[in-house]
Amino acid sequence: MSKAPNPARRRESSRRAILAATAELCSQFGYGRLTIEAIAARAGVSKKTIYRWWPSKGAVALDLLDETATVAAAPPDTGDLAADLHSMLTEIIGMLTPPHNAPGPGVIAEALHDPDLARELRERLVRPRIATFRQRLRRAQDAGQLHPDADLDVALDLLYGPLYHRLALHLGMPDPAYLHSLIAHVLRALTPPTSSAPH
Amino acid sequence: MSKAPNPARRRESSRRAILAATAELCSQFGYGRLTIEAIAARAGVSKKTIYRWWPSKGAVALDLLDETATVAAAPPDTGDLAADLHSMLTEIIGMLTPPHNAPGPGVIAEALHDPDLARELRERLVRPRIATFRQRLRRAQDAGQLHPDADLDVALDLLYGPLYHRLALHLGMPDPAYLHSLIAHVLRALTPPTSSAPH
Amino acid sequence: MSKAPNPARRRESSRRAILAATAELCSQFGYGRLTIEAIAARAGVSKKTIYRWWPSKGAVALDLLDETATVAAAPPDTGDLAADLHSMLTEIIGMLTPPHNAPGPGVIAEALHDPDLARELRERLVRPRIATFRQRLRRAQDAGQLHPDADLDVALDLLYGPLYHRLALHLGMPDPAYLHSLIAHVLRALTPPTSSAPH
Amino acid sequence: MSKAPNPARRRESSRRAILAATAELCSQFGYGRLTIEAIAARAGVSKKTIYRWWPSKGAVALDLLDETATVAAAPPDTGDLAADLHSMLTEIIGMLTPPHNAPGPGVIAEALHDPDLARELRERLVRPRIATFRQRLRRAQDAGQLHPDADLDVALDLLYGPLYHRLALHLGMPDPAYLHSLIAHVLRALTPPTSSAPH
DNA sequence: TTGTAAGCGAGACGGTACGTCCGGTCTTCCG
DNA sequence: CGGAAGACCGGACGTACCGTCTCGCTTACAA
Repeated sequence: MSKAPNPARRRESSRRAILAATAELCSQFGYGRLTIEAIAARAGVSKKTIYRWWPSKGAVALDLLDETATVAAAPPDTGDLAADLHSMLTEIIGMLTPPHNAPGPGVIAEALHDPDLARELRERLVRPRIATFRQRLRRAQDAGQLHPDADLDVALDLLYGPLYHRLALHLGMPDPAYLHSLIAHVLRALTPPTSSAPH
Repeated sequence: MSKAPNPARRRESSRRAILAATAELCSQFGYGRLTIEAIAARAGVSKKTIYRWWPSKGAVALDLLDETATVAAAPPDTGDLAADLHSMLTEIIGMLTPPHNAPGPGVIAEALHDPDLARELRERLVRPRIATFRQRLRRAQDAGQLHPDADLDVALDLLYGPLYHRLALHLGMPDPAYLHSLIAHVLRALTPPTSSAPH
Repeated sequence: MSKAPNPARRRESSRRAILAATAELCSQFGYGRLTIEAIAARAGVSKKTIYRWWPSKGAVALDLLDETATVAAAPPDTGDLAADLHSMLTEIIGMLTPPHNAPGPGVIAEALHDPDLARELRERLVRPRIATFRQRLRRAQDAGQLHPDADLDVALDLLYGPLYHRLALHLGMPDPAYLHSLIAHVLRALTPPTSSAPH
Repeated sequence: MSKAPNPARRRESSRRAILAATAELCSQFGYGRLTIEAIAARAGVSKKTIYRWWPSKGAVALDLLDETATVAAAPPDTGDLAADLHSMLTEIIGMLTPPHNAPGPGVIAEALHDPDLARELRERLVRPRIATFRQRLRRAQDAGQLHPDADLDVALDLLYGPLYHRLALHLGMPDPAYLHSLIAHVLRALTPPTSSAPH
């Protein structure tokens, strides 16, 4: 039987060193060349220590991503729905097209093989953002800006989907203009048809 | 200088054996456990022969995918735009959630790291299907079923994007009902607003 | 920079398993068919472990030879110089024409290409035996059995040389009679000329 | 059944190109790095052509050695036995310590594993020289310069042996002075003891 | 004089082993 | 007694040569 390590005894300095080493190696050589061995060496840490607290390098990178990410706290509500969506999408775009060699795409790639990692990714990174998203959309719906029957799950797929699509095919993330067009189209799909008769 | 091998001398039987072995191993153990070494052994082929004709296991899997895929020849045009989109999307969904352990997602994961593979993937698998797609949409546009200013690139992103989105996060491919809803929303975004009562 | 492994942490059981496997494979298939890969497999050891401690298969075989060899401790001194030389040469002959497929000739062949291995061979196997040899000859010289000006280096060449000569050309090691004649000739070359006045 | 190739149809230009390429590669990279593939490439020749006429790279090198070697025709007889032996030994020393990276030692090393090559080596390179050697010694014996019972086989071993001995252990070939001493010792072993005071 | 059968270049092929890299586990010893 | 250090087994990597095997093409002997 494998004894679970006692988190209370975990040495914080090692944890930080490992994440820092991961970040450095990742930005230096890319996620593809990232290695548990290299992380251990760079962090001055035993491989065992890494394996004790993380199941895979993807999990380490996910932790790194989590710490790095802007805390997506409250749903921004400037009153302008399109602008709010724009800013929320832009945060994700930032994670998927980082300065260079960021861990984001690597973690996604690994999650394709690794259901556990995929679950962690959903629970810890994606879910809170989705919640924020849905909250904002619902508020718009309540305000009559969206069709009352509009499917918010579909809205999510329509807005986030293109990012993954373009990521997977190396098509480049949408520039602001394109993103604007994207949002406009989606909003048109969700807008009550009667909105066209103003007077 | 690396000399390029002469394709004329390529032995077709080896090529087929390699693709067959790849298919078997992939469906048996999954793309993740796929190995050049195992392919060579199973195909009764020297590793060198694989490396001579493919740069990576992803490239082999891509070839396999390419051969396996239904030839997406002419744009289906039953007159019912939604139905046509539905059938085109279903083909892709089939490639991304195959019977079991199909190479599709694996190749996409690998393409995230490997720009060359991503390019091949785009050129050989994706492009022809996109062409078909766009052709069908344009015809609908010409027929006045879509808004004349509708951005067809956006339409592509909106329709394909959700598949990649759900794939990346292990959310499961859309079932037919959901897909129907998705298409309905997108079409609403593209439909001329005045289509109902112009005057 | 390659870090040198720490010998204190070396696992003795692996070392012994490797040497044992080498011996078995060598006697079974001959030094020529000996392979690092096969040694590792037979010893139940990772190839890395072999490469960590030995630079080449020749070095492994040399270690084996070293352990196997009779410890050539004190110079035998029965009073009969010819007999002592005979027994010392016989030990070497044993190493060069072992029961079957012994590593001796293989190591020598490899040493012809590999200066490092040749040095090890000289230092660890040959040197102590030469020392013993020279010691015995010097004692004979002191006792007036040899010419006081006799060159002991030449004596070494004359006595050992024929073994390598015959080994290189597959002429078979000298049988005892021939060896006897050889020694007699060499001793005649080293004997004081005045020994011919018996009365 | 493998049909023996017809030597009459052999293309001389290929044969020469192969030997030339072997010589160049050998002197450039050493016998150890010599490769059938490299020879074929450098000679502008198909590998098959090499395998058609030679069983191994050692055999090619042996041919090269044979062509290169000075024809050891008649036994030199200047009247001075020691000087004649000296010159004969010097020829061999030249083959074993060539300018640099000569094939000599490599062929000998390979012959240690390969009985066929060893036989060829003996028959074609060594035998004629031994014959010359023995002829010269016998003439000296007939002239009363050597003991009538002296064993000429032993003499051969004593004179050639040291060269192989020193070659095998990377001790460097004898310099002229040492060689002189060697010969003097051997001759002393072979000289009639009564040569000083016959009556 | 013209087949036609060999030698030939080119080089793809099935193999075997190489030496390296990294994943995960296990052991030793230090603080 | 937790953790650094790192040796260890396992297994895949991509490469280098081996010796065999078609391919077309010349080249010289025989019909």
